[in-house]
Amino acid sequence: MCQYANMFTETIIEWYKENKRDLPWRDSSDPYLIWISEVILQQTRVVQGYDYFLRFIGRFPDVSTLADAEEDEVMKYWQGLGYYSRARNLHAAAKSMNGVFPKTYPEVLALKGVGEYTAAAICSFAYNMPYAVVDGNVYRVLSRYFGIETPIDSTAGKKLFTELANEMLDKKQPALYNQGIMDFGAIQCTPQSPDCLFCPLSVGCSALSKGLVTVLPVKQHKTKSTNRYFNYIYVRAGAHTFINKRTDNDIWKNLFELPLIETSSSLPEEEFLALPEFQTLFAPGEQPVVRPVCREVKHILSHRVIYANFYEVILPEGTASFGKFQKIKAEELERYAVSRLVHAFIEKYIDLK
DNA sequence: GTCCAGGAAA
DNA sequence: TTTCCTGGAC
Repeated sequence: MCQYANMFTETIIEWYKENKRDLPWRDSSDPYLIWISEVILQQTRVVQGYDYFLRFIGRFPDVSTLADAEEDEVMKYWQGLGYYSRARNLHAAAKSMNGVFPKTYPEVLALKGVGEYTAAAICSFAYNMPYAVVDGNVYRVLSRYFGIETPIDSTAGKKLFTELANEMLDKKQPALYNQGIMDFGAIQCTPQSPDCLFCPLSVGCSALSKGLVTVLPVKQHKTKSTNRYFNYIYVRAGAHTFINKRTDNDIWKNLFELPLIETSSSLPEEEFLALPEFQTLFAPGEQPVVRPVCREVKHILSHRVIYANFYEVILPEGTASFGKFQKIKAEELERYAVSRLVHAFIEKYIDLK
């Protein structure tokens, strides 16, 4: 009698034993470490998240350490990873645990920032519970092997693929199977140019026999993006500069930035300098020296295109201008978590000494 | 330059 | 359904 539910499941597990990636969060059954790694890997590739994981757990090795930290420091450790709500939710969830990581699926699912995928990953990897993971890799592998053309971002698709994933799951060794199918998707059944020639599942693969490999998985949405126009002001007032913390429900929430004026279109320098929003930043009678540093820097997010202009403003030490912003020593700018856009500007154009 | 991969929440 | 980001492939 066959040891596994079916050939698909058996092949995935055998393939995994030969080809598994050696990663620092693998072979650990510490739910905290698995949680951190899974949240970092949400919407993030292993190569990009690897170093972040090591630094993060080096500083926050357990639930209590993370819960006791300041959110600004957590954000700083997340700087550059993107989707910053993940860091805010991670911190909030740690605070909610009272030092103990939850031990049941419903409790894990209830954590902020933990959805069905992450809950299944934590419970199967840490506790060996029989919950099938359904991530982008799983959608791809299943849709191709079984030739399913239902869009993966439809309600029907989510239900169908979740059911199929749980059917294929090896209930006796869910951790092995779950990690197997995700690595299989990441290494063998890749989005572009998958290695069908040497694929152990090529014989039964529906997409391969029907020529649908490049078509599957099917997605129905295409995200439309809108333009935004940001004008950043780097102030130099002696040894000091000014920053702002983004607290609104908008992109880069709870990150810091240089003083910013958003406009509805890209303004030429003269028009920008004449804006009341710009003029009122200055104390009466102040005569600032303004210099455009770089213009029309294009920064692309999934659903936004930001065109950024950067201006340098020289003011005397102790100026009364920019009173509504946080005044810091320019050399301490690197202590604050900022977006890639702002960080790239600081790196390239600013001498912090 | 364009396209695309990768989950959660509201 | 839309809103959150970044980086790598081409």
